[in-house]
Amino acid sequence: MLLSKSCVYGLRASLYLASKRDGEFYSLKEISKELGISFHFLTKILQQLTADGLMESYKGPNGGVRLSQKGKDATLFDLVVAIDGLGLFTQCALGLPGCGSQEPCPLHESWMNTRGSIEHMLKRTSLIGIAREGKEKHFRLSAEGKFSWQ
Amino acid sequence: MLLSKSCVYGLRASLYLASKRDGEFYSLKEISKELGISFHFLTKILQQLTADGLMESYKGPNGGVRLSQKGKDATLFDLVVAIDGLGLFTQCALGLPGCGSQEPCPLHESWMNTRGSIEHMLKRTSLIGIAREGKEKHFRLSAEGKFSWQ
DNA sequence: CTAAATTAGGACAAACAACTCTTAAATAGA
DNA sequence: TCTATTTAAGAGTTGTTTGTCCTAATTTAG
Ligand code: FES
Ligand code: FES
Repeated sequence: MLLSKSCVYGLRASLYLASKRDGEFYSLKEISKELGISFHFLTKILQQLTADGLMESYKGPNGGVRLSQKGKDATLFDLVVAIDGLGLFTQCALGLPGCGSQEPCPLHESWMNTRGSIEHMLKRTSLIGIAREGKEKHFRLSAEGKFSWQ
Repeated sequence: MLLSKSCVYGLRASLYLASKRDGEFYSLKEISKELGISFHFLTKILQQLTADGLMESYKGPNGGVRLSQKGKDATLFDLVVAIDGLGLFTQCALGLPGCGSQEPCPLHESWMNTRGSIEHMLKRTSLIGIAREGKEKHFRLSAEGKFSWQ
């Protein structure tokens, strides 16, 4: 798969938060239940996003997580990089060390284009924007239609 | 990474064969040494390609593998599918089951485009063509410049 | 016929990704 | 203050990918 499972779960949880009331905290228990993601696993992933400054968390009853300002301004690219790192956008398609035009592999030119189109797609898509569109058009965010944008 | 290691090794070995004398068998020992790939691991991968009809093998002294006619006609897409399967070209970007326009996820439209550009790039690139170009322009096929297109 | 070279194929081991469980720390409310 | 609720953090488990090893089967050459 293009993105790791951690990354996909992080994206889905971020879309969830972006579609909810701004500034409010939502508990991981609720998010994991609605999206059908393992609670403990999701915890780890959102801890990463919190550490990265894309989310804020609050402990205790009525606690939870919410998007920070940085998170609200983020594109999908920012989220993907926060979890999967830059590998997808820097590595050689043939796995050779140091992808670059100094000593390209046979796929370099084609891959640079394709890689660029992936990167561009993620960079032009804002989290907030895609969440709004998803809410409007009732796109799905979980298997089995568990989640319904409220 | 976009492609699995198995897939990348298979591609590199295929490029190797495509750049060599047509119809001749080259031993896995030689290929693995020149490309810096584990001999036994490469064996497994090329067995897959042989089973898939993209290569032909011959046992015994002076034995080895070579591209079949199907292999010589193949595009990178054919090779990728033979090893990694169709997953990359059929699965939902958010990992939801049954990617399709009936019940799209928020990324569906964007991902269909991007996925299409990956697919198109692989389909328009023929193995033989890219091998010829690589040989002409002395592109690299291994780390550390072990391999030099002879 | 025999020995060496080679692919085929299975069992195994190591590394990594994905997932689970337990305990600690913070917070709210009774 | 005490208890329940929640995130934080780390250890542990499972499963998949990657890589290794050993034994067969096939073929060539002497
Ligand atoms: S060197 Fe291989 S893709 Fe750039
Ligand atoms: S349904 Fe998610 S990409 Fe098609």
